[in-house]
Amino acid sequence: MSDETDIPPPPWQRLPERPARRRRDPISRDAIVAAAIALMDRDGYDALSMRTLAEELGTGAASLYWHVGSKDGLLDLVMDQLIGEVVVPPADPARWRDQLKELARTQRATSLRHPYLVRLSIGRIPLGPNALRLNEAVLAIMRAGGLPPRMAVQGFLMMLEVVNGFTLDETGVSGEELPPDPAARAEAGDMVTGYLKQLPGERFPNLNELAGEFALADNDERFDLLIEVFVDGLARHAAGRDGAT
Amino acid sequence: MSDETDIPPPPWQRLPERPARRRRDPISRDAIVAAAIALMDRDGYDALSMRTLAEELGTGAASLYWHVGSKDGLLDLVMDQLIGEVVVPPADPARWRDQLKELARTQRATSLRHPYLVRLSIGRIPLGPNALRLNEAVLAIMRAGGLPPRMAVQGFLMMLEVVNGFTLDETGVSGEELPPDPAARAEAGDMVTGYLKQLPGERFPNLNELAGEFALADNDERFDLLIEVFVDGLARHAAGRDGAT
DNA sequence: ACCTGAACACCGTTCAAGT
DNA sequence: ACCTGAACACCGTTCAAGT
Repeated sequence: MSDETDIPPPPWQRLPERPARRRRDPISRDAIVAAAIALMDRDGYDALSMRTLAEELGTGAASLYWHVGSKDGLLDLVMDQLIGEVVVPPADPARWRDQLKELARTQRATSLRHPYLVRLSIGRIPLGPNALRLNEAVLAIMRAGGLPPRMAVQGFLMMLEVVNGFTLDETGVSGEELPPDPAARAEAGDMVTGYLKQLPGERFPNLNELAGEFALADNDERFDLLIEVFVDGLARHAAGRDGAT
Repeated sequence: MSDETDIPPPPWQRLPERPARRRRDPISRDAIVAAAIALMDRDGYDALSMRTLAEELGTGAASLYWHVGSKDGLLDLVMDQLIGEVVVPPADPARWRDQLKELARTQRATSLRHPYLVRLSIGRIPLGPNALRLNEAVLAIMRAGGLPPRMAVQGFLMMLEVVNGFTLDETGVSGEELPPDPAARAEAGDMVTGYLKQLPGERFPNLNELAGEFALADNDERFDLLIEVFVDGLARHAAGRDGAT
């Protein structure tokens, strides 16, 4: 699913050059990537080691290295595979702002479905085959919105950064082992609130007064607010006249 | 420098309770934190191990555990120490938007001075003594700007996330070992541009056409643009009338 | 072309034992 | 109260050797 394209890999890709496999054997590059994703979906980012992954596949750790070169190379493949889950509609000039907001939501949803994705993306330039498709589609929407070349690229980069910044925060705290069930999430929020409320009021009047607001906020609402602020702010830099709401 | 305050630690803090040290010995909690920061400033995030850090201090790894409890606990302390480098001016209602932008720049500067800081912050709630001071000061500026309680907290959280998202991107790629000197940075940019230019134009018209814009962008300008979009967008939610420029 | 076992050079952490 | 050596249970990666 990842190597039917004829696009040459970027020069820094950490993968060994291999001829395509003939039959679909129990162990193959794709099978390794799929198993890695399944393992991390289940047990979190830190649970992935070459040894445990190999065991899952019924081999020794050393066997994996022939297929994926290194753990780093494997994570490159995992990232592009997960990016492939983000689908973007063809650009519609009339709806470009809504399309951007919806794209941001889709991207966030993918990052929540695989809470290790953002952490995994750190230091990796998204230029695999799936990432290229996504990048092209996003840029198309930016251009459809009338953003000049420079702003289109900036908007593209900034949106990625904004969504990742938000999601990293969201998935970071206990985004590891256990799925962050609502109960644990609420408890953590209450713990913060309780701690802030009990702080000396002379030195921390605002933290004290606003303590309740920290637990209260729903992440979906928070995210919508953020991308509204961002996309509407971006629209003010478009060539056309559809500045703000 | 970190434990002269009387604020009780948050309940999830991973540190052992210890009486304050009498004399300033070669090995102490503060000395360990300082050495850890120096080590990571020099050799990067991954270079920090309890063993190498101990060697730097002329002891064995096991000795550190009495002072900091765990590596995780040590990183908690390191984070708060670095957050202490961010200084915020007292809130000035007339200049609140500029103050926010300047705060964002200061925060980014700190994250660039210690390129591992953002990575280190993942999954850690910033509620150490220095973080509390910073949070309080930022909230004060938000309130001074006329943001209602809910928006003040949201703005505070979102700004943190936006700055971290940008800086994570900036420091992630090769933000590890060598300091990201301009030469390597430019070369990496050229590599991306070259790769994008050579892509098949029928399938990737936008990536192809806009390839040059990726290398061209200066990060300082890019950051200013992002926080302008964000802060001005935020200002539209203030109670007062100073909506946009 | 693909897989294997064994080894190398690391980790974080614990713990009994020292002073 | 503080430090230590040694051990436990892990890592990613290499490499000679197998089929």
